[in-house]
Amino acid sequence: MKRATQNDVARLAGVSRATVSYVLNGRNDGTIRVSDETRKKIVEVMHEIGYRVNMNARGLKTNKSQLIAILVPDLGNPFYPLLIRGAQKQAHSCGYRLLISDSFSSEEGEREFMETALDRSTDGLILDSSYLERTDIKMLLDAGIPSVGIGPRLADSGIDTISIDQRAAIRSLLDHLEYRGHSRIAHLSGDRNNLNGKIRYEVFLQEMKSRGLCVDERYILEGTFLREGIAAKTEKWLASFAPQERPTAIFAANDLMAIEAIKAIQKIGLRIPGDVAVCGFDNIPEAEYVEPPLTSIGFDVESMGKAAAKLLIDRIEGESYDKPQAIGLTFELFARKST
Amino acid sequence: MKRATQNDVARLAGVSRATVSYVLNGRNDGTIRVSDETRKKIVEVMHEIGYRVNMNARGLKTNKSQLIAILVPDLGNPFYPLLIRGAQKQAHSCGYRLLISDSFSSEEGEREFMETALDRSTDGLILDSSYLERTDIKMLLDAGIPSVGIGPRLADSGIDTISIDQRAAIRSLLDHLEYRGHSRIAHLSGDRNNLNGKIRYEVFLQEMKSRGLCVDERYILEGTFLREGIAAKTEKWLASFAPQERPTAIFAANDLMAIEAIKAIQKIGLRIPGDVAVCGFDNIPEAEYVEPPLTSIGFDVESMGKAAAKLLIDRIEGESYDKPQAIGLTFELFARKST
DNA sequence: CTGAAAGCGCTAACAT
DNA sequence: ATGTTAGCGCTTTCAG
Repeated sequence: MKRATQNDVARLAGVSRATVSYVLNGRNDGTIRVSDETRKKIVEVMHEIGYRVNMNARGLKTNKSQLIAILVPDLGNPFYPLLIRGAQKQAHSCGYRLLISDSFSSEEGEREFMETALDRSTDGLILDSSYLERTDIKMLLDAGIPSVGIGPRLADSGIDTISIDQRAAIRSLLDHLEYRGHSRIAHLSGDRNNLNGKIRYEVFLQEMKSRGLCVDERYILEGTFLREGIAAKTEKWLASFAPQERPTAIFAANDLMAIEAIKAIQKIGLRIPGDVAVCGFDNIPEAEYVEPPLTSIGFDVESMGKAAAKLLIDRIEGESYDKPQAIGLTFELFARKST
Repeated sequence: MKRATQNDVARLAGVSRATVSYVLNGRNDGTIRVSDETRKKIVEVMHEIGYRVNMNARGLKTNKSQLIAILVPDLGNPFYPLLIRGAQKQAHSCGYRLLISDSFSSEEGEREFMETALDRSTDGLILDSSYLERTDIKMLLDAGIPSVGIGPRLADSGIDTISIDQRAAIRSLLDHLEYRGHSRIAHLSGDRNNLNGKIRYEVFLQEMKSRGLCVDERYILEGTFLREGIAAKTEKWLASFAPQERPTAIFAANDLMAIEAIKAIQKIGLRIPGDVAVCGFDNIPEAEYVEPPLTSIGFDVESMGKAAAKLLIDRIEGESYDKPQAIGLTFELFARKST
């Protein structure tokens, strides 16, 4: 059985197709233009025959899709599902749906995403990208597709961004460690080709220096933000230190790696936080459950997703294009047993 | 600047629109019908002017969308992002995109999802639903939208389902315990109003009986699948046994509860696995981190997502509609120190 | 091997 | 307050 169309509704209600469309969308001039009686009749028929609008047809006509596409680098990182959740709450309440893409941190994945976004007449994009350039953003803007960037990478390229103040966050983490008496603090970095990895690494160095704490080159262990291989790498790395020169604290660039580090430390028989304290970044749910619970920097990821979607929808539906904003989110230090 | 259309391509290449469409889609009768020279010229022009197909227009014409919608109950549960990842890998490689919806385990969320799926001419659905009924499924099937259910709930309602073979899994867990010399085996059940809770409970009873092992009523402790309150409950329960009648092993219906049980057992001074062995179900990441590491049943969630998408796409693109399958996924027993 | 043309369901300008 | 109608970009039948 074929789906009911506006034509069917019109015929059964004894009106024209235009009138049906008007009760669905109103009119651009704000007037109502449909009598209560007619409207009632039409709505009735719609329910009766189970009419549903065909978004393809509407999209073809209006060149809109009520679709927001989201690009994330790694769905396996609990951060992103939460971001998506928040975005979904906002989007759904405004009549938008979410097209989600995990790029697996690959440039190919990001390019594919861009093509999809264009093919599907996506109304707007939420991007956590590592590879897209200003020119890509410009192309989007030219095509009339507004975007919101997650993180600072694409600030000043013409779109809104929403990030957390990483310097302030890392500063508070180091305050916490220093207060606990640590001075030999190591950094398990993220992928330093990635902007966040780079920022966290560089801010760590700067902040250590400004505290007059030594940052031996050996105190830097380079990771990738991913779980894989971190435990083994950390184990080997720790074994390379004599006890008295071993770092007494490790600041991992994210919780995933911090948790792997914890495993490694325990495996070689050291105590946390007695021998080595560990802290992470992101405050993923798992941070609370590991043994010992992990100290981390967190912020309300769902709110971030919501805010991103809100910002985006305002752009999509807004008349004028105001100056792009770079919004900073406040963070929170979750001090737990691992330090 | 407006987007290029097939018309533009045709004009610039000096051919008709039909020919452009043919090089894009071939012809239904399988013939080629476009000379190599013409084809080359057309492809060239497409690149030159950056032509991209308009999915709305194509969808309107074909009543397809190359869109797969996925319904999950809780993106905060690490299981689902992995499932989605797997599904995405498969879907993208076949030219489909993913429309994702978190229902927050609410009926309203599931209903909203169904409407979206219809409005958007979704080609197929992957459903992890708690509320949808056979009538809903029937409606989808009537509308020509194939679906794949995650878990056994919608088996025999006309769609394919993909689940893990819980009976085989529990059997292997019991084999493992019996082999270790256990005969007084207790069950910390999940919520038995929940389908999984019920299945695990009933299969446990049946399998114990078929082994000739006694299942004293006192060996069943009812939980809810959630962490909350399990530790205290377990502690109290264990204290009610004289040492010689105490179960020597506990099979918890999920890892979350197993981990709480471990805490309780250790708290009252019993040894794991010496005095009481513990095993769980799900193999969540945390299972690896607790002390002692938890024996559990796990399976490859990404593969499950991949398999679901593959099954679905086969249905979407398949000619005939074969009998629905209920696929069981193979599991893996992760034997760790807790047993 | 290629072209002409109908029409998918909808919106919105214009006419009544 | 309601109706008429063009046309969005595409696929596909039919006719060269």
